Amino acid sequence: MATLSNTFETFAHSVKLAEPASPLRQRICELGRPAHLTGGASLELEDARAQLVYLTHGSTKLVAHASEARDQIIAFHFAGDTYWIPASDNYSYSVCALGECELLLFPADIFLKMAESDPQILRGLIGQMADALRRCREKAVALGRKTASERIAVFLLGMAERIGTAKGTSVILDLPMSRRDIAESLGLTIETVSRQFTILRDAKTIETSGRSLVILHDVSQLRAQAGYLAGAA
Amino acid sequence: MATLSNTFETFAHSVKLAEPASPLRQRICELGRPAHLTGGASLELEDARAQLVYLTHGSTKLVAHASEARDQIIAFHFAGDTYWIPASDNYSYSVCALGECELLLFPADIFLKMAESDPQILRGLIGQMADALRRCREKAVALGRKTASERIAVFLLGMAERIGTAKGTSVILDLPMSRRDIAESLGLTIETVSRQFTILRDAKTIETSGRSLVILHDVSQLRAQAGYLAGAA
DNA sequence: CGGGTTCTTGATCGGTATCAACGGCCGTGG
DNA sequence: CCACGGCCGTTGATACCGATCAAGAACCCG
Repeated sequence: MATLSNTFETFAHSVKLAEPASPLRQRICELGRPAHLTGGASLELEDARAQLVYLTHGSTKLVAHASEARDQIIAFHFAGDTYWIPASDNYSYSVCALGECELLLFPADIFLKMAESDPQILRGLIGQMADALRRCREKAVALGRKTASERIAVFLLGMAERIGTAKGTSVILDLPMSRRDIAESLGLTIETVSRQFTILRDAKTIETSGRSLVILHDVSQLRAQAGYLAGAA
Repeated sequence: MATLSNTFETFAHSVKLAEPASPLRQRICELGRPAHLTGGASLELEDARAQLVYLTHGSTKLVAHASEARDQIIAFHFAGDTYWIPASDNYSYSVCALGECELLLFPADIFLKMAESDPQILRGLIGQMADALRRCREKAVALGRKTASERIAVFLLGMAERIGTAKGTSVILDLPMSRRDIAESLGLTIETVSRQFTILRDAKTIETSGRSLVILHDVSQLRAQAGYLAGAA
């Protein structure tokens, strides 16, 4: 388990904070509120302002609550990620742990104010936001223009890239999220997700074991099915 | 029409560039490639790197090209907006003018390198990216979880906020984009968009005149129909 | 006043949601 | 260790929304 000092340590490294003794680092570390979440627990946000999260350990989902019981998962995040929880606007947002989690929470406005004197930190933040924006735009394409089978392929490839481990020509995935989470992330129902998994299983493209283990046997088939541009990396 | 020096002037103001004579400003202005687009023309991007766009005049759409003829409009932009064109990843992106346009184009990496010494510019960029991210997340909710009628309401309210002019209790909209653009932005077909407009017309919620003029007569009805959180602003 | 494009309307089809029931994994308590 | 029970996942039947196909009407340009 990550110790508290460890948490600040990896965070400081991630945002390229200056040498350990700097007063800026001191102040920023004092600003961060550490939190521990057990699986399924939601982060309680005391105020409506945008928050900056550094995830030390575990994985989380960022959920937008639309009307009624219609939630949309905006993104999954994994250990080492830094990301924004937007202030609630037309929807309210929350962060929910997919397992045991350790994270650091910063009020975005104060953090930015402090970081103003350090271009390295600002540059790092811009890079992370550009990344989040790129992912969100890709998600928009998937949600707006893709069929269920394409979305599943996109999802599996995305997860493979982030938490997959290669084993020969296959990729092993230990998914921390449930079928319901996958469905809420892809704008589908759990039944449709389940059916698509069955189709992929029957085609020997993937293999599953238990609820969380997925082995991708045919990544190139998945790429073809994802509807990506032909020449894409 | 905006003159060229005007273009740089408003841009410098927008990114909070230091006093006119500063060498940084000089260098950044030299980096910017001005472009003029006529209606329907697409921006030709000479390289695959991410680009920063400052839109002086007119309005544009940012399009992601998925496989086949399935395009998804990621966002509309209007005069004064600064935004990123992502480097092509799994999709290729392009900017297309919805009418006469004036804009400035910067290679994102070089711009950031230059701006590193000016925290004000970096802060401004972070703000703009946070805004783009918020909009993109809202779009993801709409595309993932909303019906056609909800999406249309979301679209009209969003446009009202950005380019609408109040007239009594109504809002007048002069839409620069076609029905096809609206459809491609909302993940629908032009037929569905047209039908939804007809329904809103019949309900006297909106009134249309010609192809581009829309008058919102009942904004609160639209808000209800958009499926936003009850208490939202 | 044409002519082409864009928009609208109608009829039908299909993919995914919905409703319903079953099966299997996994934590809990005996 | 095994038995139980609940949740999660799978499978099937049906319904419905929006896509598709097709045609006509309106708008805007020359």
